[in-house]
Amino acid sequence: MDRPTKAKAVKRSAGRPRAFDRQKALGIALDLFWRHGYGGVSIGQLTAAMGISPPSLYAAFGSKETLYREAVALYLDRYGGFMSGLLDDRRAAREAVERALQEVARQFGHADHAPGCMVSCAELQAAPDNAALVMEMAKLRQSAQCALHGRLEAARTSGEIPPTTDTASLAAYYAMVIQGMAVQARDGAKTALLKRLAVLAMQAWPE
Amino acid sequence: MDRPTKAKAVKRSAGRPRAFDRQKALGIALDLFWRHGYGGVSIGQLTAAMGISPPSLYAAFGSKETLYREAVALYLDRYGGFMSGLLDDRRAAREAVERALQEVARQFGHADHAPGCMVSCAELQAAPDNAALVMEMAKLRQSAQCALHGRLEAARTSGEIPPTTDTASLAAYYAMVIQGMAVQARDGAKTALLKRLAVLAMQAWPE
DNA sequence: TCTATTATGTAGCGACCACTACATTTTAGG
DNA sequence: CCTAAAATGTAGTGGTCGCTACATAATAGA
Repeated sequence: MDRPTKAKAVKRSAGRPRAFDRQKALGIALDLFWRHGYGGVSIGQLTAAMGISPPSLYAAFGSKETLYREAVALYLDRYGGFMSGLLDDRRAAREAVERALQEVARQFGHADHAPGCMVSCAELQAAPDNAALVMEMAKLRQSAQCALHGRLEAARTSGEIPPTTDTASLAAYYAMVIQGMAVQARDGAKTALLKRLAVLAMQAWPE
Repeated sequence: MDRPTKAKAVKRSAGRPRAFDRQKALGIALDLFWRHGYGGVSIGQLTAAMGISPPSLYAAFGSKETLYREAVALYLDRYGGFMSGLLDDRRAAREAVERALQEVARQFGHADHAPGCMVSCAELQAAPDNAALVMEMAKLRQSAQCALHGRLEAARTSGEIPPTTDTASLAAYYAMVIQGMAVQARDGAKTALLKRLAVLAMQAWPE
């Protein structure tokens, strides 16, 4: 990590240079994994879509599993912005959640990429061999919900929402909403409908 | 279908009798498909769990795909009862939905079977080869949502809910809630929490 | 130019996939 | 008993899976 292995395109280490765009290939993997899941995409489909051969893929990404993890990281980086909006403490909690759900609706229904949420629908059902990945993705969802819980708890102690509010259930509720919206989007729901769902979901807000 | 091939256990057609309990084997397939999805379960795992050999499985169920379809049908028969409760027109719509969501919470968190909902999480991400099954499961979810829409529309015309209510969005909302609850249950949410989510979800009810 | 390093293309590894050919066994009906 | 019918166990089928051995090609630094 600290060695200048491939930090910049300018500074290149010895050896034959890569003949393909690693980031673009990763983006292709992201799209395939998003649509079809880990087990639903084969190395053959990946290499075909990337226009490279298996050895090139393995030299660049290590294994199918590490490629998947890297694709998830790219997803969070590219499309996971609504989570930071959800937690934004420069806004009132209610406004932050309301805006985040609207952003989720926009995001999940966007036509430029796969519908829904890669993480919400990730490995909900998977082969027993992929138990490690299954657990990782579940933990990813759990940690997001946990962060929201923290934000809501802060809102409770600051008096933004009633002191009797069950913030754990409320966090689970909005996690559920986002996960449900992801399924709806996967099944073809457009942004307009998703936004209406977001509005309805906000009626559960305390007070 | 109309020939008495295997209608009753009493009336048995010629040939060597089956050496295993077909319904029990189907129940095992249901459990495996529920937990791991269609692509996540292999014929080898199925035959091992059933205690039979591949030819017996194929003689009894035809193919992996038809076995999956039959397992889904069994799921709907055994565990899909909350849908009829959701549509029950002998009750007020609000009460029907409220009770159905409580039943969903009980069902999804029950320890005697896989957590969550087999249909809600079915084939959300799957291999391109299984596109037919993917579409079938999506249609199954869609038809359930459509039935709920019909029930809500009836409630609107009967004056049970305001005439300005957007029943399509409301149906999508409760479908989203159930699908989100399925993900929450899959990730370990217990019935107690799921019931609190159901209560929160009811706050979106019109008027 | 020489060496070290890295990526590439070709070809194929063993393991598993869904599925089946085939002979045998067990039943029902005659 | 016989024949027809259906299920069984054994032992595979061709195909695809994730992954790799190996020789070659292309670069950096000396």
